[in-house]
Amino acid sequence: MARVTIYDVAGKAKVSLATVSRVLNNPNKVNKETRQRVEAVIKELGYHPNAIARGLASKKTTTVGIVLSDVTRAATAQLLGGIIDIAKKYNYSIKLFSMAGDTDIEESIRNVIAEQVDGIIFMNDELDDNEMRIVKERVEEAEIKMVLANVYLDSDILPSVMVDYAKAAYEITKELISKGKKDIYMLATVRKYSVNTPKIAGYKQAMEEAGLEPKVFRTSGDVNINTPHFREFFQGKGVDAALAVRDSIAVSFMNVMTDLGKKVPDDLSVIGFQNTKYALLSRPNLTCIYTPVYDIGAVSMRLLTKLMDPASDETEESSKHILLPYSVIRRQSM
Amino acid sequence: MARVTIYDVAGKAKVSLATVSRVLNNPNKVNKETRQRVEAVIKELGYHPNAIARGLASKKTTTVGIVLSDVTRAATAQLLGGIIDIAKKYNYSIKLFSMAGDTDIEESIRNVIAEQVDGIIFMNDELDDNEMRIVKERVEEAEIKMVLANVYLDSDILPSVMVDYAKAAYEITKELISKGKKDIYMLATVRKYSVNTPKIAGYKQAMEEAGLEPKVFRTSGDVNINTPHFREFFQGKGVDAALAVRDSIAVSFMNVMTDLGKKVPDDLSVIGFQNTKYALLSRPNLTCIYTPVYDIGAVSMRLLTKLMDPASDETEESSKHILLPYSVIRRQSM
DNA sequence: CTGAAAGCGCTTACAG
DNA sequence: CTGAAAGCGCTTACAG
Repeated sequence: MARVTIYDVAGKAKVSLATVSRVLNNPNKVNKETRQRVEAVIKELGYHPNAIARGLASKKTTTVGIVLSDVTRAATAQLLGGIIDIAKKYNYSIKLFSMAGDTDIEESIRNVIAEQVDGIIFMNDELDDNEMRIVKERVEEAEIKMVLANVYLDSDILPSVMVDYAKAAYEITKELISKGKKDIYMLATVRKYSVNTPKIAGYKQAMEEAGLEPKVFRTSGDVNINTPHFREFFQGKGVDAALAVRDSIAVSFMNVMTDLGKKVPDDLSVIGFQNTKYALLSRPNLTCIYTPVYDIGAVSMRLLTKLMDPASDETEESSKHILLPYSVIRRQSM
Repeated sequence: MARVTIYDVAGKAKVSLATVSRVLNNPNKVNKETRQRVEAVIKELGYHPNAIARGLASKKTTTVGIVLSDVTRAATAQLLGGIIDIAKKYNYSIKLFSMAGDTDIEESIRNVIAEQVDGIIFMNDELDDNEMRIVKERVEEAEIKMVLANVYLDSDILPSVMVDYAKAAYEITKELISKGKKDIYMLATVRKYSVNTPKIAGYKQAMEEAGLEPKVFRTSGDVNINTPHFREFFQGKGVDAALAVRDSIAVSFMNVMTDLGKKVPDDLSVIGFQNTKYALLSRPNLTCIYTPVYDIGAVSMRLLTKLMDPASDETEESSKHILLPYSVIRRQSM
């Protein structure tokens, strides 16, 4: 069965296609009776406007592009959840772009631009400053709005929604120190994610202020790899606290140290980031810094709709850099 | 800066736009020198064809729609991972549609059809048979190819990629029984997911064949809810084995029972499904049935590309229902 | 309030 | 091998 087009409904309702288009887009501009007649035909025929044709004619696709690196990270799913819910509310469609493994970033971002999205939520936090600059240039050249969701950048050159990871790490490290902890490790990943940069920075600052030596241990996020790695490195080593960039790394570390005879939290405090299910399923339960990742997604999408709305073009600069609150969820590992 | 169009490159390369279009789509049909000249201009101008215009003109968008219910489920991320990787390989774009909370399924599927996707990967496993029938009808009417990824349907009326969950559950339950277990529970969710239907069926069959009473306990996937729920129900109750529809539920149950004084695996065997990180991070490590969810995504996408390819339209019926192998990963909980 | 017409940026027979 | 022209299904000034 051929798809029903705007011509079909125009013909059947005995109006021009311009009128059909109007009842779809500016219903108040058309006479009530005509409108109802057209609406009836639309329903009868099960007409749904072809989004592609509409996009071409109006130069607006009501589609946003989501750029990510790795879908399987716990934070990615949460971010997507927030984005999807809000996009749905505002009737935006979502196109997914993965930059995983891409070497030519310029080409990658050009590809997403070629898809004619109205806006972009950028949540790939694996690019360096130079690559981010290229992305920014191409996007601005194409006059597409973009917001960074959970991506850390040194300067505020792009609208963004974030958590103050540096402050969170700084504060929790200070607290650890105030409890008398001295051998405090930062457990990070070998792979560079920009969201982890401020976590490490905050930790380092607190350590240095207290005259303690910052010790960053980098490993894999893969449990099968980090387990032996932890065991080998921390075997017999002095360590009385650890802050991990992710819950799952914290739990893995805690398990290994427990196997090695350490008592958590008496001998050793362990803290994670995000507050995922891992924290709840570990024994003892993991104390962690809750970061509202779902909300980062939702707020990013809301910010983006505002930026894309020509009416509210004067969005003040200050509201383009949103910092969401975090909190410490105190459980049993500290 | 205005976007560069096919006219710009045609003008600069001193050819017609038809020729430019050809070097893009059928490069071998154009003279080598002309082609190289055009290609040079394309590069110089940084031209990328407008995907929307192309979609309208060719009636092919090289876009697939992914229909899901809940992004935050562990399986969803894995499925998406597989889909994304293969889609990228075949140069397909991805549009994401969430049916979470939708009441009018017909309207929902019509919306995805209106977006002019060339094919659909359907991974929403929360619909009932009647709703699935509606989806099937609308999609076929629009002549769009669709494959079910990790969605269970009684009949083979739609191409699908699955794991034989019934067989897996049946076999592991038989094994439990052969080890002398009698009070074997199936831990399922209150919410109905079609992938869980065969798991429960396989479990029941094994129990009944052995003359044992099948006992299905339904709870929430939320740890904060299922923890007290497990505690209350299983307190003092006889149970020597449990099979859970998800790893995280298995781990939560194992934790509660351990707190209640049970020894795993001596007093109690616990088994999960999927083999997520939860299984590796639990103590004792969880024995589970590994289901290749990433592969289901990847294979679904590959199947879909075949179905969408008009050249290989004669895909035999048999190859449209793919069952991927599972395996039992034996760790410490059984 | 409504219609005729141009145009969005491409692809694709059809000629040559 | 290449070009002129029609057409994809809409939106949007412009008239009336």
